[in-house]
Amino acid sequence: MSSRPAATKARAKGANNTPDAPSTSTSPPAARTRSKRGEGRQLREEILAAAESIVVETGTVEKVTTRAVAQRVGCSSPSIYLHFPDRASMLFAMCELQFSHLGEALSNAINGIDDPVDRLLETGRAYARFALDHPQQYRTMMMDVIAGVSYDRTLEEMRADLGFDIVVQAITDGIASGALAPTEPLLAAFAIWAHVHGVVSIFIAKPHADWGDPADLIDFALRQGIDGLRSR
Amino acid sequence: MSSRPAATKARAKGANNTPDAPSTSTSPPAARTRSKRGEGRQLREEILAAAESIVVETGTVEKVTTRAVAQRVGCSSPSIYLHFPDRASMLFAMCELQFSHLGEALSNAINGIDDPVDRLLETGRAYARFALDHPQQYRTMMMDVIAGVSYDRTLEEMRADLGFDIVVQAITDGIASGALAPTEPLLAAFAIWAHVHGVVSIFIAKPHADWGDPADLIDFALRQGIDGLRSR
DNA sequence: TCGTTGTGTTATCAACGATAACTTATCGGT
DNA sequence: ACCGATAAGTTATCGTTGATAACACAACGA
Repeated sequence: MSSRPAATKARAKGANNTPDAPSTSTSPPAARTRSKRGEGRQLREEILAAAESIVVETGTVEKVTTRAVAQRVGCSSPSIYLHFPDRASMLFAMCELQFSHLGEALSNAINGIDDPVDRLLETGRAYARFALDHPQQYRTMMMDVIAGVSYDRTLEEMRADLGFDIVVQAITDGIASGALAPTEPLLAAFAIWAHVHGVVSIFIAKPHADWGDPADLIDFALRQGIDGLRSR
Repeated sequence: MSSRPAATKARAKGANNTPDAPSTSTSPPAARTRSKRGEGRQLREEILAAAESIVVETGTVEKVTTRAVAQRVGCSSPSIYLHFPDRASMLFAMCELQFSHLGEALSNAINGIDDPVDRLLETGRAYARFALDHPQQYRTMMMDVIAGVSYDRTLEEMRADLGFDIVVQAITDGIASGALAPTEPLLAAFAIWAHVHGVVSIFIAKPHADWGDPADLIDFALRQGIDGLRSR
């Protein structure tokens, strides 16, 4: 005899058949009141917030299941498909949000800094701070593969979202002022970005390798990178 | 009525109930002859080879399911558990193998190179070549999260496997010869490693961002990094 | 008043990781 | 030549997952 819910019709209105029910009974069902007409987008945002909180708490995107998100939000799991075509799209939407947060953090970081080299340094520090303060979000944005694809972006999108042009401009200014040796600014910007990304992604992906204080490593790497661009 | 296989006993010896059978009928069952006594480890290697080939072909570790591996090897999926406690351990064993391959590639790369700075450059190039020639393996080793954890390694293990000491030695030699400015060699080695890792991991994780020829980027980054360590 | 549409829900599926229980081949000892 | 032990597997089955089809209901406009 199958222990399954009896299938076809043996289910009247109020029966306590909760098919997707929280199996582990952790945390209450978190009831949600249905959105009014025209406010369906509300659920979308709640889903993204729940997804992010689950990645942060569990430390892995694998645990962000449609059921876990639905339970936290207080809706049924198929409701997620009203707003996202599949689980990957949901997570990629979360990544998009994170990219815009990172962009804001970077443009805030250089407010009022005139010296191009200082601007370079501060942008790099702010980038690293974001990554290390939001390691799971950063990992999802930059490293994870979801349903066979990573959250891919074109060069143009990167330049727009990542405040990449801030770095390019700082390098261009540095070359103009004579502090930096002439090079292709976009290339140099990529190299500096890759350097910071490399450091933080190692810290995030290999937490057991004890390299010391991340901030020191970041500063060392940034100074080394900038020195490598200097006029001599 | 459940459409499930009827459960308890309605199954005689030769019935064509193939529970784990290849659902999509892609590729034949790939029969395998049982190992002789004492040669059980053979299957372990076949499993690892199959796992690697699936990552490479599908481009994602998610597709390396126990069933897919078993089908390719020609055994049943529970047989995998004779050699690995779980799926993550299987994939981590694959990572371990890759780390040793990378280590070999690096020590081969510097054969007969005397100049420390050239050694630094060639090690970096060899590292990048390995990563870009085996992007899926590199991704699995360095970026992916499997069952909630990444393939984590201690600093000591890294130094041993990654040929990290090659880099440290090259920097120490460079400082001694006066080519490089005095710094902490381990710190500088980390920074250079992180730089190369940053470049290749961006290329692997964001393939749609067209940055141009990877080799050029790598060379630019390496030269910039090394210049940043030079005496001035 | 009623039907259309937005906002959901319940029931169900095939594929997945994992385990329990069973089978079969090889070996050393007699 | 036989046998019992054990290495090397297999079959059946479970609970969970992503996804879909079919249904439910409330709010708005004609």
